[in-house]
Amino acid sequence: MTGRARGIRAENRERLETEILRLGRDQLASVGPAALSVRAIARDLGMASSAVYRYVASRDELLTRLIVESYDSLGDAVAAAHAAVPRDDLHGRWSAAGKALREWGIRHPHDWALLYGSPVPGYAAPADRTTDPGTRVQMLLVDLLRDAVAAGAQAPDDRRPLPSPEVVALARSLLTDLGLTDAQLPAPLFPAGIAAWTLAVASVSAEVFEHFGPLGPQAYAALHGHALALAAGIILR
Amino acid sequence: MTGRARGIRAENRERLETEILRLGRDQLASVGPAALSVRAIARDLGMASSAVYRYVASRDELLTRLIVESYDSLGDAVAAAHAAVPRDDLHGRWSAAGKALREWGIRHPHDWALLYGSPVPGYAAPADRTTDPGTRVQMLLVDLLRDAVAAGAQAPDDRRPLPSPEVVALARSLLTDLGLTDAQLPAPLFPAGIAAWTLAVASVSAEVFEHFGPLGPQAYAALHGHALALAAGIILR
DNA sequence: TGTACATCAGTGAACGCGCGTTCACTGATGTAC
DNA sequence: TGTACATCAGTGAACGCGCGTTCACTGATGTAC
Repeated sequence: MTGRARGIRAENRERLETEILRLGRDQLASVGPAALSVRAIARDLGMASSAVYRYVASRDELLTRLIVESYDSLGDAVAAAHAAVPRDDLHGRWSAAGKALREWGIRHPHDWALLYGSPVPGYAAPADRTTDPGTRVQMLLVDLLRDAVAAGAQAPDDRRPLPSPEVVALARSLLTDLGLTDAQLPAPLFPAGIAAWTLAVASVSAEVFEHFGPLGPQAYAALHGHALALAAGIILR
Repeated sequence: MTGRARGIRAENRERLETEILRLGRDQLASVGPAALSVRAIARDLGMASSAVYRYVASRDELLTRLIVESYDSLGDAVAAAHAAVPRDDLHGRWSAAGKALREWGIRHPHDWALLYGSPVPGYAAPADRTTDPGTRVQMLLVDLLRDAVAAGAQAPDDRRPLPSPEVVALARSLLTDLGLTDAQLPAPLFPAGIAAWTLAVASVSAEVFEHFGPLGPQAYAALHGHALALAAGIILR
């Protein structure tokens, strides 16, 4: 009964690693990322504080793991909602993704603050570990824009403000970094996509951070829905 | 020479109070609001930590004062920029206010985080002290919308998504709280104003919190300008 | 103008906490022969 | 299958720090007569 493929050590290790992340997440909620404490986690585990260092290199590394795990969780939630909508229903895809974004934020307010709130003083996320998970949702939006273009979406016309030449140049360089051609996603449309995304995120932050006071979830949901619709008006058609 | 209207005590007190706030603000920048420390301020002043309690009731009260002072500073900056534009130049007023918002945020990134970033765990701002200073800039926007309506701004039409009935009902109750009639500011227009404001703030936060990575200030400025233009398209005309 | 008293500013010690990280060590698990 | 050795997990003490807040006290400033 000890002759398993994974020894008892490997199993303990895995269990403790998830347990440490869970307790770390509890702390984000109770005291915030700046006060995340290795010692408190050890106390909760009933272990000596030094023992936690067998599983986590440092406090900062623990924070990085929590960030990556949060991005993954958010990315999974939004991708699932987005994938459930037929590919040719562009408005439906946008609003499903936006709603999933909001729901995740409300369900995990402290993780939302970790990802989209103030930076943690004295901590810099290592780009090589956080960039990819942190841009998954934006990549979904890029796909959506591409499909909108393929379906005949208009470039901005007189009804919508045209981006200035500098903004277009900036957009073109960002798109080149993503390996996208002007035919796949015209540069003048991209800044509108950025603004739409910014508004979608901000609308969730406004609720999670209670920027408009204690309005109640239905009110915030309604405002968020309207913001999404306005954003859709900017990027689709 | 001691017979001044304000005694030496009153003068010392005033000097120390501003000095304490200044040092507190330095700490927001170096360690963040969660780690704001009365003892560290005392150290910087060369005083015993207990002495600071002659000037500040508690750590939380210090935080409240910093928040109020920040809102005042931001409000002054935006109001000044807004007032410098002729009253009938609605687009000019909006973009001047938006630019002032951004400039203040960039000049005071940590104060921006205090106002529009994650809430400080364990601290709740007392509404009776922060609500008024905290809504000054929004009130400017309300004025702008009223003037736009007076100048014949259209209610949303088929080009812009109409808010749902629930959103309109919510807007109407918020407007009633502000003492505004439907003639002064039609309820269906108000949610668009909220979205415009949300986008303007978020566009600054994206830069201050580096949500799109290290793009450089010109790039962020350009994106912010485009976001403002898109927002103007939502609320004006 | 001078004196007596009240107020206020600042001290320093104390209470009871917290933290990240290192290090020599013990005892359990895993592995090679 | 059994033994010898290597690896790993967890301990507990230590280093050198930090914090908010209270309290009895001294000495300076202000005020009323």
